[in-house]
Amino acid sequence: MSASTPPRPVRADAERNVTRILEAAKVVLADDPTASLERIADEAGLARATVHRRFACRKALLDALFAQLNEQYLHALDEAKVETAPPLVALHRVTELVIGIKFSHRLAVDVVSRVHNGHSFLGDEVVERAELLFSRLHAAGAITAASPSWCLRLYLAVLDAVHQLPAGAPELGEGDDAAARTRLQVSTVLGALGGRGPQ
Amino acid sequence: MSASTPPRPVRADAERNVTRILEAAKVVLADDPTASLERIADEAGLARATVHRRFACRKALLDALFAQLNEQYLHALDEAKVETAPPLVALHRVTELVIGIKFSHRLAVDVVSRVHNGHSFLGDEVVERAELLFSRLHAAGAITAASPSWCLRLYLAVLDAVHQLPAGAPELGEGDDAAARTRLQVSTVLGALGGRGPQ
DNA sequence: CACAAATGCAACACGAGAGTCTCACTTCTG
DNA sequence: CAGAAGTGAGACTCTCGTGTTGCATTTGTG
Repeated sequence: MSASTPPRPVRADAERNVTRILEAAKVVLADDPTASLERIADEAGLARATVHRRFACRKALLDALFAQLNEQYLHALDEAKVETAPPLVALHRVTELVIGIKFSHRLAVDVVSRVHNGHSFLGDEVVERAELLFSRLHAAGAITAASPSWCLRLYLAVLDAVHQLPAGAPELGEGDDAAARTRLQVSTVLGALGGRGPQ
Repeated sequence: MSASTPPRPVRADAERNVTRILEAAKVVLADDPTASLERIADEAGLARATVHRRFACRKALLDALFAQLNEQYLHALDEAKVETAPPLVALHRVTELVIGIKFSHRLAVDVVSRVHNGHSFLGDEVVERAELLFSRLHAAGAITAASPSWCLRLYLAVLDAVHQLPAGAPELGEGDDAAARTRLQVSTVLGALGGRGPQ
C-alpha cells in the first residue's frame, strides 16, 4: 500500500517517535482507556505537543492503534493458514500468535465501543476469517456450538480472562508463559464450545 | 447496621428519587461508564441538581450502586444455598438469579477498576462464597479446574458474553430468555472448566 | 558543516463536567 | 391547611483534557 519511501521528507527520528507513541498508548490505555494524551506522552518520554504533531487528534491516534492491531491479527490468520490447515492446528497456531500480541483486548472493546462509536474494533475481514475457522471446527466435529459469531464472542471473552491472568498462576504450569496461556486458551475454548479438547 | 428509621425526616418522595437515579445510572452507565451525571439525571427524569442533592458526589453514587449490586449477589448466594446444596444445583440456581440481575457486569469491572481505583467491585464475601462453590464443584468432580479464582474469573467472562448476546440469538433456543441464558452460561462454564456438563 | 526538520516548553483558547448556591415553585405530611 | 421538605432552573466557579501556536534548542541528513 505505502511501504515505499518516495519524495517523503519524513525524518527517521520522527517515525521512530510514532512507534514510541503507539507503544506507550497501548500500555497506558490498557490501564485506563480514558487516559489523557499527556499520560501517553509521558509514557513515551515525549512532550504532549509532539504527540499532537504526529497525530492530528486523539481519534487519529486511536485509529492508527487499531489499524496496527488489525494488521497483526490479519498476519496471524495468514500465518496460521486458517482456511486450509486442519482446524485444530490452525486454532492452536492462531491462538499462539494472538497471545503473542501483547494487547489488552478489553481495551480495544472499551475504547472502540464509545470513543470510536460504531464500527467494531475487529475489521470485517478478521471477523469473517475467524468465524470461518469456527465453522471448520464445527464441521470437523471439534466443537458442538454451531454459531460462529457466538464462538468468536466467547473466544474473545476467554482471551481476555487468560490475558489478565497473573504471570505465575497455577493454571499456567511452569514452562513458557506464552505457550502455557495458549494451551489454556485453546482447551478452555474447546471445552466451552462443547468439544472434548485435546488435553 | 442501620436499617431502622429513627428520627429520620426523609420524605418518601426523595427516597423514591434515589431509586430512580440508581436505576437510571445502571442503564446509562451500561452504555457508557464515563457518562455524565447530566445524562443520568435526564434518564431519571430529574434535574442534575437533584442528583447532587441525593448523592454528595459521583463517587457516592457509584458506591451506592455497587453496594446495591453486592447485596443482590449476596441474596443470590443465600437463595442458592451455595455452601450446602449439591454444587451443580447451586451453580444452576445462583446463575439463574445472577442472570436475573439485569446489570452489565462489564460496567462494574470498567467503572470500578479506574474510577473506584483499588477494591474489586465484588465484595470480598461474594468472592469467597463464589470461590467456595467452585471448590465444591471440583471436589464433586463436576469440573477439572482446581483454582477457584480462575474459575470465578472465567465465570464472569462468560457471563459477560452471555449477557451481551442479543435477544433472539440461535444459542438461546426458543423458550424463556432468562432460562435459556442460564442454561447456556452453566453448560459453557462447565465445559470450559473441564466438566462434561449436564447437557 | 549547514540547513531543514523535529522537539521541548510554555502559553493560550476552548469546551465539558463536577460541584455549589440561590430562589421561586411544587409536593408531601402532620 | 400550613409549614417543612424537595425540586427545577439557572448562574457560577473550578478543574481537566484537547488542540493550537510561537520560539529557542536539539538533532538528523545531504
